[in-house]
Amino acid sequence: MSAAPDHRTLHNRVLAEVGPAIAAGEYEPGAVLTLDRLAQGYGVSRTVAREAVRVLESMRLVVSRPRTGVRVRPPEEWSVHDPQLIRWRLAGPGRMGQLRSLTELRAAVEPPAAAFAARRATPADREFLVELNGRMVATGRSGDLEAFLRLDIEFHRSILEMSGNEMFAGLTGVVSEVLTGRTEYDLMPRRPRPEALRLHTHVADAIGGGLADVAQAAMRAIVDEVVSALEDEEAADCG
Amino acid sequence: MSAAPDHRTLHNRVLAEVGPAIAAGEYEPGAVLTLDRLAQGYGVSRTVAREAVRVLESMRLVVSRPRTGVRVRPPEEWSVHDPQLIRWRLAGPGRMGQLRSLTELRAAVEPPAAAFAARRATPADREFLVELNGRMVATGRSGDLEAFLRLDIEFHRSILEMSGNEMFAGLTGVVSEVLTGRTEYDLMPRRPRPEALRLHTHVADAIGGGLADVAQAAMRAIVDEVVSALEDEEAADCG
DNA sequence: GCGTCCTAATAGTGTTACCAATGAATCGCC
DNA sequence: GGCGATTCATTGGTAACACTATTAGGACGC
Repeated sequence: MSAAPDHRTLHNRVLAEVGPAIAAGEYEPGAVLTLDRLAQGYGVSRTVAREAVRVLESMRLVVSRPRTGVRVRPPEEWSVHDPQLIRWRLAGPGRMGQLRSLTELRAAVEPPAAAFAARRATPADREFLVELNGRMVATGRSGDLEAFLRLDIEFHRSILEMSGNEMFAGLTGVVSEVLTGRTEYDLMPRRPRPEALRLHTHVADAIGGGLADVAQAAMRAIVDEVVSALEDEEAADCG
Repeated sequence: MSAAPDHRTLHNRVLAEVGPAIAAGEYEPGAVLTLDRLAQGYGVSRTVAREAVRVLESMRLVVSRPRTGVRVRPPEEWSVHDPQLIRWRLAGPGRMGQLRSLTELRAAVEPPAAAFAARRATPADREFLVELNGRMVATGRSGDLEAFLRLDIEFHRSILEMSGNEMFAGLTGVVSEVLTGRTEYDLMPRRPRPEALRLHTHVADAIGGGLADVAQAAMRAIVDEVVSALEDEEAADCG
């Protein structure tokens, strides 16, 4: 995973308890957490509780006002793109819904990212990607799913970074969470589908050759397959 | 604009100074800001300086370690999707680059969002969107650019929210900043182009009628036009 | 009744002082 | 010259205090 918070500090430990609780919806919007309750509840000083609240506030999970206390905001107002909040929500219930949202975001961003990468990547980047794809194909055939996951994450992360767009590059954590979550949920076949491997090769070759449209189309085929697989899964769960 | 920070509190006022400075690159990666310097520099107590640092830390702008001080991280590690950081960067130099990144992100997300909206919006939502488009066309013809901007923002925001995907909906602030920044930069024609108005009408009608593919294609035409206009502008600046 | 003003209780906000823990840099030994 | 012990600057954490904003409720007048 990426960007784990530093649990050496007390306020981060408090955050690691309160954050997931709020993200899981254990507090109704409008519920109040006073500083004193937080401090006493977690056995920490007021100062530490305040630092934790400052962070929650910057994520727009709560508002802190005199006399009123620390109020939980409705989920629509949360900073849903915050990596820490994403991790908290993935750890709780509603994980499946979060995974769906993230997958749809990924499906929207990765095809254009591949197109930009085909236009902007350096020669060394292109070479690296083609070589990485070679390793993926080999590992995919060998059936080592864990190693394949690592390579798959690196493949998609590389493309996002080569896109030359920092907003795309900033989604590497999201993609890595989605891919990891997908294997944890057993949404992956026991062995990568040959069709998927072929599409990855198309993407790598197209970026290597600077063919933006081809790269975009191949990447779109990859993510569309992922989205529809997720929809089938949800339909199966409900039916 | 959206989500303005609360300047009533002292730590937010400190943040409003330090944050933009870091975001503008006034501190090299690795530069150290000690708490005492911050506290004395802004005439606040250590506690307040610490609260500000906690927020900067949660945005991954800095790391705070004992003995070392508060170190500025390299820009690649920043949480570039944080709305507050986006605002800080838009306020400084490199604003044009930030606007380009955001526009490309917008171009990636809005077409799929329109498709989802066509599939998921409620009847009331669809009706509202068509009516909103009618007002846009009328205002566009009248030539009131400011009113048109407000409606344009509401149009795109509505679609993102109707997409039923919270990650898309969370980008409303980005879109509003981009649209506002575009008019501030005089990248907008003095009067909305008829072609653009027609495309907006196509999007509204397609979502109204549940035609996901049509909505997506029309939205893609809108954002592609925006991206290429931005590229022309950059080429003109450089040439 | 109903609205307005005043008052008091109740939070968060901000300050100060102090000690503990950390870890980078330096010193000194071999 | 290499390497371990020491030093000490800096953050981490606690406690106690005064200040201030906000709300609730009551008193008052209409």
